[in-house]
Amino acid sequence: MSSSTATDAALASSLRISVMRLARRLRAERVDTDLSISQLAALATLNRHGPLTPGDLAAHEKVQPPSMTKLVGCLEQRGLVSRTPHPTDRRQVLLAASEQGKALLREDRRRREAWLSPRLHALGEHDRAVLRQAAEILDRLAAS
Amino acid sequence: MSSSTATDAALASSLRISVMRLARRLRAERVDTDLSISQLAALATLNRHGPLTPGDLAAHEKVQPPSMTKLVGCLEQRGLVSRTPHPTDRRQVLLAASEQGKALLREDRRRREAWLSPRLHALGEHDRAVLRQAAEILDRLAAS
DNA sequence: TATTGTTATACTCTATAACTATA
DNA sequence: TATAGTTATAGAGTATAACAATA
Repeated sequence: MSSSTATDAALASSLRISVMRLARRLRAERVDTDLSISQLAALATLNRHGPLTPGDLAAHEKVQPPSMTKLVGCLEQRGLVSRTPHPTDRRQVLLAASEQGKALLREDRRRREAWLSPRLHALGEHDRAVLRQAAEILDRLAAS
Repeated sequence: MSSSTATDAALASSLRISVMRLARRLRAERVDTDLSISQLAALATLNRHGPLTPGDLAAHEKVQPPSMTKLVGCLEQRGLVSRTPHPTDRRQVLLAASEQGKALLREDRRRREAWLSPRLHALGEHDRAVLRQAAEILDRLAAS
């Protein structure tokens, strides 16, 4: 028997609050890399999923195409993203993270996780194990 | 022996990404209550922590005092927050969630969790148990 | 005619700086 | 003189609507 709907609601409540709270804290802790969260997220998506059209990237990042145009413009201007013509459709373009973009991503991750890592290290091993599993589950939730 | 720093870093990476991703998703899924995330968060804080001065509320919500002034102005205009003079210092004021504010908070939570609850219900009991523990741990992290 | 991407424009949220009232 | 709160103003970030190029 699975848990009751009431229990799901209670979990939904506490989980939502905790996730939003930690997200805000992480956002606040990000160091000065003069890239926004969204720019870094888009760059990371390009790094992970390979070349994408602006439209696909916008869909993946859940923003509107004009927002992605502006966002990608900043990334391109900094040499973090490359732009190549689509092989068969001249309306489209393919965006990809440049080597510089990938390097920045690594460095930025390292710096942004400087807040989180020591706090995880201070937890007990049991709590860390829970979070390792939770990270994967949260990802599935976000993707669903 | 606790885990290595390298393992903490890997967990920090995946956890940060998952949390930020789910937070964005939850934000995107919120229904039309014409209150912003920050307004709801401030209202929830007043509801939870009782009467607070604008300054204390701003500190708690990690925003600057002028931002809180504007934010609270909206809440007050809608009758969601009450404002009473500070008993001993006439410069200060005390903010509190009104009954209407508390009711809206309940209703808003219910509606915003309508996205999350069924997805939690679709998970296995093991995953839910992990998330119950994780929610508490994430809260501790955010508060640290 | 439909689709991809961009430009033009406006709105929301938050910040810093300057100001008012009180301590 | 310092502090609490507000007002004035500006800067990100994202959205919708209108447009250009291509399918």
